[in-house]
Amino acid sequence: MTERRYWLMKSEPSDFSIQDLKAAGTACWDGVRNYQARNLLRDEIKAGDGVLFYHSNVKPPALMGIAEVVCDGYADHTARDPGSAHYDPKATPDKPVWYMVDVAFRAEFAQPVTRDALRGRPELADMPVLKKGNRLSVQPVAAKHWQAVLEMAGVKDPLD
DNA sequence: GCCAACGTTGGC
DNA sequence: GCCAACGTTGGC
Repeated sequence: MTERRYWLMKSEPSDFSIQDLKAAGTACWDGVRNYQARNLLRDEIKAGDGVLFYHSNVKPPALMGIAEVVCDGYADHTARDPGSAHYDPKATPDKPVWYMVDVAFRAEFAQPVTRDALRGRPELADMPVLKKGNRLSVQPVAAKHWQAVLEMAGVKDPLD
């Protein structure tokens, strides 16, 4: 068995929030239209991996909880839906171009772990999300960072 | 709402 | 293949 890996996924809560995921139980992480993030979804992110759910474009931006990836990457069908905001005519049945995974709700932090709080921890200084100008909506999280964030949130790892 | 950062597009 | 113009992200 390969080792579990960890990821951070951003969402604007007005679009899809941790509460939405909690209510849904499981959801498609669709609509990612960036090639670097696409490559992660298609090639790297696997069922069983852990996800830190991040709310972006709100005050304060913060980690809100934990999800688990429940399937490997597959074609993002919204790319082939002309009615979708994420429609992309480049996508065909043979060449989907864009990929997504399904994620399942695992925990909501009692208190969000804000970006500022993350910044206050020297051991988290090299988390990509804290770097200026970082726009990647799906990013890797080191195991030690995962553990540190869960400690800050005061939760036991729901994936253990 | 502003704007810095950065990805994408398209003319050449 | 270069790079200017343009669009988007996302913190502030």
